[in-house]
Amino acid sequence: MSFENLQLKNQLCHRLYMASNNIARAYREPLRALNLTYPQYVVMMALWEKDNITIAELIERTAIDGGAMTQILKKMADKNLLSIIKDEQDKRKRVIKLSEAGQTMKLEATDIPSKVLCQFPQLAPKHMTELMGLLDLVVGNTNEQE
Amino acid sequence: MSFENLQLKNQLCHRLYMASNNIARAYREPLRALNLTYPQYVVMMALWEKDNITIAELIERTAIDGGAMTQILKKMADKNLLSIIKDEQDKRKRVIKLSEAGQTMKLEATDIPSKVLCQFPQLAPKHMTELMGLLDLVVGNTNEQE
DNA sequence: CACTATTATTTTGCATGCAAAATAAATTCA
DNA sequence: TGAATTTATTTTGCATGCAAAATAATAGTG
Repeated sequence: MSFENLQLKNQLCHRLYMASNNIARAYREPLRALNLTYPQYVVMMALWEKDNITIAELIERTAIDGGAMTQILKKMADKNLLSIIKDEQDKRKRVIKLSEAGQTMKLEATDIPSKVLCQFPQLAPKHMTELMGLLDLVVGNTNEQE
Repeated sequence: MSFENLQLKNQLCHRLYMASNNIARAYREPLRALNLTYPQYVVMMALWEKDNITIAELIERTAIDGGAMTQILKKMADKNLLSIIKDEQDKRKRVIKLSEAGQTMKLEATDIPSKVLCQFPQLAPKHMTELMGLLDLVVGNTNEQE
């Protein structure tokens, strides 16, 4: 038996693992200026797109673990980036609202994506597009790509 | 300003993040039978390919963090999957050696990759190949793919 | 050969990811 | 309406990922 199926170089999961860590690492330096961790930055992006949303919606949009989300939001609230507001209609829910500082930070963040991509000169726009489509297949956003 | 560059759906990193977590999650169930976590399984795969290697080499091949590796190996040694042996030539180094049980486990692991892939029926072999090549670009294994 | 630099590994502290249990509040249903 | 169920969020315990400091041992240098 050759066990090729067990070779690391043939594992999609391991490629994803390395690629994901590699890109997340590339964000560390640019994000340091904003005093944000990578998941915190993801939360910010979600909120810049749509503010005043419920924690459940934030979890759905970011795919961040619920348990982790509680801690992340707490820390971000401590940094005065957002506030966690009880929903008066349904007291189980909490609504997240960006602070002034949180909204303003968007302006400082606009150049982060380009700073990160500069670290991957081998990634042409064509590759990006293909990669995004293929990753959607793995994520489950099966938009029936060819 | 439209800030499209800050939209979550346009972030390669977020796609990778979701895809990587998604696939790692798919391993949980199959790995439970072997009583292995996903990173532990990666270490096993590396050792099944090449045994009696140094911790440094194991780190290089798996891309697992050095600090984490120490803990992971300790736990695996506790489970009698491997032993951590001092290198007599260079006493800074330690060599990792699979135990009998560790070697045997390979046989039980052969069907894990297929079990995982079954959970992604939308991923055709063609997609897999393309994806692996593109991910290599992100990882830095720049084999100049077209 | 003593001193410094480098290498291999471990330890520590912090931030998740995840599963499972715990809370709290709203909803359903007999 | 009151108990059982469901939903939203938090908490807890464990396993990393990562950066930085700490150890230990080897290599390089004057």
